[in-house]
Amino acid sequence: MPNSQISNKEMEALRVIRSHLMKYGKMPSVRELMKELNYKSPRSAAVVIQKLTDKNILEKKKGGGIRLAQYEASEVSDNPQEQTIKIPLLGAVACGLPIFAEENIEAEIAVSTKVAHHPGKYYLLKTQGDSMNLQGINDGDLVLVKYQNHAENGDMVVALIDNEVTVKELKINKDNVVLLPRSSNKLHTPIILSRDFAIQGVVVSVIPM
Amino acid sequence: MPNSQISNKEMEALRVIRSHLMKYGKMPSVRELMKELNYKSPRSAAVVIQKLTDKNILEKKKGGGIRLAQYEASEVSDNPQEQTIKIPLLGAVACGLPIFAEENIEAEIAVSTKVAHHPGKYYLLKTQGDSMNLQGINDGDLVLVKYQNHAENGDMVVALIDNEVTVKELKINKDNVVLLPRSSNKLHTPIILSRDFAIQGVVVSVIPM
DNA sequence: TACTAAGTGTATTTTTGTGTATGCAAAACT
DNA sequence: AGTTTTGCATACACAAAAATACACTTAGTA
Repeated sequence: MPNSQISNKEMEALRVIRSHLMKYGKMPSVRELMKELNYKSPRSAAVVIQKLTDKNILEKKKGGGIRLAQYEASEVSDNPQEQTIKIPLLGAVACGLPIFAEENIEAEIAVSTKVAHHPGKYYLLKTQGDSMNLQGINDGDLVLVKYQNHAENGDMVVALIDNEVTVKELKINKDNVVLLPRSSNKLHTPIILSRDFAIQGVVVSVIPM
Repeated sequence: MPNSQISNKEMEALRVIRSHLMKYGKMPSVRELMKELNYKSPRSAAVVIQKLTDKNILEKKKGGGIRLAQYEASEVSDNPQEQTIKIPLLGAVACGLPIFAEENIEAEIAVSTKVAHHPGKYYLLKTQGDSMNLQGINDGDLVLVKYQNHAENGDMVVALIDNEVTVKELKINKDNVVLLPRSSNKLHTPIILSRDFAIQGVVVSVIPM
């Protein structure tokens, strides 16, 4: 149980894995990791993964569906004064499920408490598409979302529409609510909703990828 | 500690090692160092490395996996596919000019993206004086600076004061901000500034010359 | 069924650090 | 002078680690 030191190669692998996680929202396969580390045999990547699991930095997925390893956010803190908390990175947010259900959590990522303040539930989402590129959110970026069911006029909110997660700007009118895209792509149109609908959170911060 | 003198050869080796580190983001192997120093036997390079480790300038890799010599903490990286990125070396940073104005750029130096990661503008500065020698920055050293206008307590920042560029440690108080020298030379005194003043960047890495 | 993609086992090759012996020139002795 | 010592650089070799090639098993899918 003495968590031995991690070598350079393992560090590098960890970074690649994390980068892959953020890009695609899931663990790389052994062969994907092989390519991203410029290895020529899958065994090489498997060995690194094995060592990392031996050191309890990665852990194997439970039997059910996939048999991938899952990243555990044990991050080395850069500044001693900087404190971090672990924020879950949610994959595809399933419709009916409670949003923090374990099946949704792809990874846990350390975020500074200066960004994610203590009282409040937060999660990270990987965005898709260009519907908010005028607000600095581009395809693949991560957004840090504070989980709450209410929001105010002008907030960037996460909403669940037709089983899909969308990030839009909230505009509250007298009789209805509109979700506005902020995009240079004119194909995106506002979405008009009834007065009460499920807001899944408010975007607090954008992490460009 | 009997930190004895470093010879010319060792200095040259150190320079090559640092250059390699900047270019590729990792320590050269013994045989790589051999080639870069025009040696014809790996043993020659190994001896130099050995001497440098004896003098606590390099340090060996901790047990377990590899037995490479490792240079001081090299920093984070994200994308493995990108190798180097050109960082401008700024001469005298003129006051009014935009900091990246072409007139300022003396040269462009390739730096590994593992040191200067992608999101973010960087520049290199040649330092003068001894006002930060307790932090390992000596006269003539290069500092790699990330360009940003905000900084946190304790950061080593680049600031423009009275038309001069200074590198100091930032201390944020309630009503003011102090730039602290970290020098054995008592002639350097703190500089007290108003709450908001122009920060030109934060020192990310020091390249001794 | 056949096919594909996944993780993993085994054997082999390449890389890497380092030990030992040798040569060689300059310096330091007798 | 001649001799020895010292400091490097070289060549070669070796063990361990890392990476590779190849093949096999398993699970999911059409």
